[in-house]
Amino acid sequence: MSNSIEIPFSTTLLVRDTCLCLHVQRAARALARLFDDALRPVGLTNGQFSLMMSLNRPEPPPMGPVANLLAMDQTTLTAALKPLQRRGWVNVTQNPKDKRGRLLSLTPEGKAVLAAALPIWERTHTTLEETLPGGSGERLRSELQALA
Amino acid sequence: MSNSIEIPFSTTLLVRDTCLCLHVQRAARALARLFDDALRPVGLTNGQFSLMMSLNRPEPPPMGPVANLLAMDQTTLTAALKPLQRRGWVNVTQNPKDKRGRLLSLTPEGKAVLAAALPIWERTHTTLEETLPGGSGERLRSELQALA
DNA sequence: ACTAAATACATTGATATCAATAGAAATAGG
DNA sequence: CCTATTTCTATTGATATCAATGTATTTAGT
Repeated sequence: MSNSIEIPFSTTLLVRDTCLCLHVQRAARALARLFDDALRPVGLTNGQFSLMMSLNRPEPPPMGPVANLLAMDQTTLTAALKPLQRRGWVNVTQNPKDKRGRLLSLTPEGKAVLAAALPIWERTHTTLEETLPGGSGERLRSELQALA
Repeated sequence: MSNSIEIPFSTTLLVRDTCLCLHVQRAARALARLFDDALRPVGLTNGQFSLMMSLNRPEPPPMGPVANLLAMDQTTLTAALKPLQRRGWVNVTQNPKDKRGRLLSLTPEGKAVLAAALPIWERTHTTLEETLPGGSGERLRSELQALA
């Protein structure tokens, strides 16, 4: 009578070494820490930087397209906006053309923070790409795009 | 008098299209949803699956090496273990050889859950790799490894 | 052996993430 | 025009993530 369901250790090693989801989550955590550390002096996390940068448009976008761009749940976006609104960096206003919707825009203070963050992003990203084998940055981007 | 600090829209597009951190976060969210959906019938998230799989070893590992393997903060691991302990799937015991440390192990129930999850992972992962252009899975893994 | 430094975890507080659900407004079908 | 459906967003609850900090234990230096 086989009384316990054992997965062989070799299977564990196989999953650990091949799981794309795990590999991506690991890289996501590592890169988040890298950019969070770099952006800390201006008070932004990597996610807040990406979100605010995506709001720097000629016309204030509604929430749906922004959530899609960032590949995040709409409820996550609602939550992510809260601290940025509280600090006065982002405005959330009702869309006059569709009263269900909101329009997202940067305040002047938000634009200033983003402008301060931009050179940090540039330095950090350049350094990061230099650590990658030649040309693999572009390939990596296209493969990641295919996953999202 | 230039009274507002404006980042050109073209810069926004550049950052959006080139930022490796953003690309990885997007892919991480998308893959997390994919595996979370697939694993939901057995009550695991992608992160819980990876964590429990990493505990399926001949000898119960301490927390530090597991956190490193998953490239996560040690405090994150502490928190992630909580729901798994509560469900009786993981045991956290004191390391008799170093009383500061803990040893992590799967319970028989935990092993059973993991065994039920394994075929789901296999199906999901196979399908995922099939959507990628030939051979790019392996290259992607090695590039992600370089990032983490 | 004693003390200082380093190591291994836990706790707290803030933000991030998503599922489930609910509300309000717009749209479609009649 | 009226109703059913769809769309857009907010709220709640659970887990995930990390910085800052604290505690206990071990190790290193003397």
